[in-house]
Amino acid sequence: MQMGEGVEWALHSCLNLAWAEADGAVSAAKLAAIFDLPPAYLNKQLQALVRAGILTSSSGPRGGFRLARDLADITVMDVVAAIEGPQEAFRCQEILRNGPTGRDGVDYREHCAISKTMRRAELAWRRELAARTLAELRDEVEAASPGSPGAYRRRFAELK
Amino acid sequence: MQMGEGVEWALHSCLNLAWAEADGAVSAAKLAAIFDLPPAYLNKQLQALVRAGILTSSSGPRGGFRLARDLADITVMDVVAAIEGPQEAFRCQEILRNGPTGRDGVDYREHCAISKTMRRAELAWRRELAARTLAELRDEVEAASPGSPGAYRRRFAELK
DNA sequence: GTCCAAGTACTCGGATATCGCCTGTCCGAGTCGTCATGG
DNA sequence: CCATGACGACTCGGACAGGCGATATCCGAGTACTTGGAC
Repeated sequence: MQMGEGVEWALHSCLNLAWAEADGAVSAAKLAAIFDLPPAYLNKQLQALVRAGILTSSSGPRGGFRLARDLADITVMDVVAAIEGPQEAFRCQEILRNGPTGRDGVDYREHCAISKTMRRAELAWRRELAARTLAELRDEVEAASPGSPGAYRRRFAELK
Repeated sequence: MQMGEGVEWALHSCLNLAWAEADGAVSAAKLAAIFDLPPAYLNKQLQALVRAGILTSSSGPRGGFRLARDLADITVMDVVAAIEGPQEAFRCQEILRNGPTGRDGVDYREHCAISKTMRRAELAWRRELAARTLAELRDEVEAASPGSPGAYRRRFAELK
């Protein structure tokens, strides 16, 4: 069970977009160059964020990606769901239905003790991620390393 | 990010083994027949449980699998780790190292705010699963449907 | 009747294919800036 | 000097390959039971 690496890229890119906000849209190529990522593939991930309403995109020169809303209104869970999809990690196949106690018309996702346990754990995971906004992440980074925003903006300017 | 279906099979099989405990070892073929699962593939998953010390196995006629310890000493997390492996779902690639603020000698798994957030969430997930023993699951099932143990044992006898 | 030994059926365990998803790349449609040209 | 139109460069977006892990299967090694025969 492994999470796609696009999640990490997307989260970092969102913070970068916030720091570069005043300078207008940022292309996928520049965002990729910052961390030495494959540009076309990062583009693909950012497209998912656009579909999820987290970013907006514009084509042509001076085009690129831009935050669709304030960082305070974006949770880590939003980004994870945008990249990984909304489905749960544990998918109950309801194999109990085939067992000796199986009955039709019973929703084993709700009644199977195993399924309930897995769902509860996953809910705890989702709750942690949903409780954390990107604004909090940004503030945490800036508190630990106040020079970060400037450093990233300078690097973006170099890539101009 | 999807969990292998072997996890569900393994958990149900452990409960079945507990109910059939007095009747001796149970072969992978019988355990698979209960839920209409591919026998050879279920066997592969059970092998992982053996390697993890959750089950013991014996070959030959009257052979099969058996619980290595009491259900109260097996957590759901144990089974998940045995099937899925011990590595975390989120793997920090430390892409910050390539950025303008990157430094050698820094462990970004510990210092990156994003990595810390993901790890915290995953820890909450693991904690939920580790807090739940298979004995609790068994008791929950038996409370909701007291006929289950007998039904499974009868089915196992039929498959003799 | 009892003991023994060979044969047989059954089981796990690992080696071997197949499939789908994650990863990665490429090209086309659209857009904006630029520059030459004419008034 | 200014307006205008065509050109060109740049960007996203989706269509198109490659690789790796999950899924599924098969066969060999080992074991315990069975069965036949000898004593």
